[in-house]
Amino acid sequence: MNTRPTGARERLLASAKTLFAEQGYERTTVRAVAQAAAADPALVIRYFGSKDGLFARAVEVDLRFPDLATLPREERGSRLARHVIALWDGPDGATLLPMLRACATHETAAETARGIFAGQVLAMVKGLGLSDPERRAALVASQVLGLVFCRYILGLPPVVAMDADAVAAGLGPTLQRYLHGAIT
Amino acid sequence: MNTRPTGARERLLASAKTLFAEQGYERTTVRAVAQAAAADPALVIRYFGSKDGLFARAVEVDLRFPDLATLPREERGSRLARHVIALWDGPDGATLLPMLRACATHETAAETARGIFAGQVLAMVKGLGLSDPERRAALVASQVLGLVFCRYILGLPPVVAMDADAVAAGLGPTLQRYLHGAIT
DNA sequence: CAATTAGGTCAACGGTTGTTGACCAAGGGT
DNA sequence: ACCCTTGGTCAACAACCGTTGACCTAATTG
Repeated sequence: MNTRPTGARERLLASAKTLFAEQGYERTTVRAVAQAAAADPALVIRYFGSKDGLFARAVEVDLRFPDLATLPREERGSRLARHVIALWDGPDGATLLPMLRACATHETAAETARGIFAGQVLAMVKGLGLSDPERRAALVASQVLGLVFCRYILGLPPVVAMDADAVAAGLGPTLQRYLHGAIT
Repeated sequence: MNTRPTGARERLLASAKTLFAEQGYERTTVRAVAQAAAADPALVIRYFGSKDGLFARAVEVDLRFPDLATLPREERGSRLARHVIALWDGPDGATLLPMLRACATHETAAETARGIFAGQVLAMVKGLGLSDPERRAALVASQVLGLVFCRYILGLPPVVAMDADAVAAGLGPTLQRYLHGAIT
């Protein structure tokens, strides 16, 4: 008979991802998340323990790198570039954005990002069996995150205007050299 | 006879730069800035109008690009790379950091950054008289900001570990291609 | 049928925030 | 001597924050 008030937990998580992505950690209030989810602020604490707990749940993420080792060596750079924008332009981008935003001001988020770098980016590079994997992974991360930062956070018009082909043409050779070229 | 209480304005601005750089915009409170400057919180509003006004004053910035046109063409990429880390490792970095941090969560800061891109980065690239200046400037910005983000905000260990020579060796050829190579 | 529990509501708490306005001290110009 | 500007202090405001605990309701379980 009632307006079956259920599923608030999932709605809270969805609202949290959206708001954290749009406003970052500090400006996103527990009350705003609750209101967007048509739920009570107290439920956030009930289900996630604290605002930090909510955030931690909202930014669990998987970069889903393709297995570059199975590709022809010379295609890996542009393949990686295309994967990056496909990932960020797709639905996963909504959960990647809040983390990147939060990294700028929230040390625990930055630590999470360092963990992702060590666990996924570095692991991918090491999987290719290259020399200097740390250095190469660092360069790859710097170019990839720079593109993402300029495109999705800063919103630099010429970066936003680039389509997948343009990104592959621009970043492909760079990533190719970071993976397989001379870097010292 | 008194402890001559003067010069609070300059001390407030200096403290603001430091705190904004360390904690970002939202977590830096007016009271904390005042306390660090051994001044009264009310003076912030008196002198700068509001917290936003204080921030705006704290992030006025000049990228101080060298005149690449006077250099041999093939040296420009690595020269630019060296300039970037010299700038950010130097004292100017303390005023650049808060802006970059704030860009992630503060739209007005992002807009300021877009203005700097259009006014300084794009202008520098256009000064070289190249084709596709917007695209080239966009690529340069993505690589430079990515390095800065990974090194000073994320603190990725392999990126932090790089010295000026390593950065020049890694990013130099990339920036060289973004400036003078084929990018389509 | 009784009792427990999960899911959700409500009002309030203590603390912190940005901002305001009234007040005070010194010192130079007329 | 008077005034008035400059530079600074102080206490307080209203609003908003994250968090808490008491309470209600409906469904499930024994």
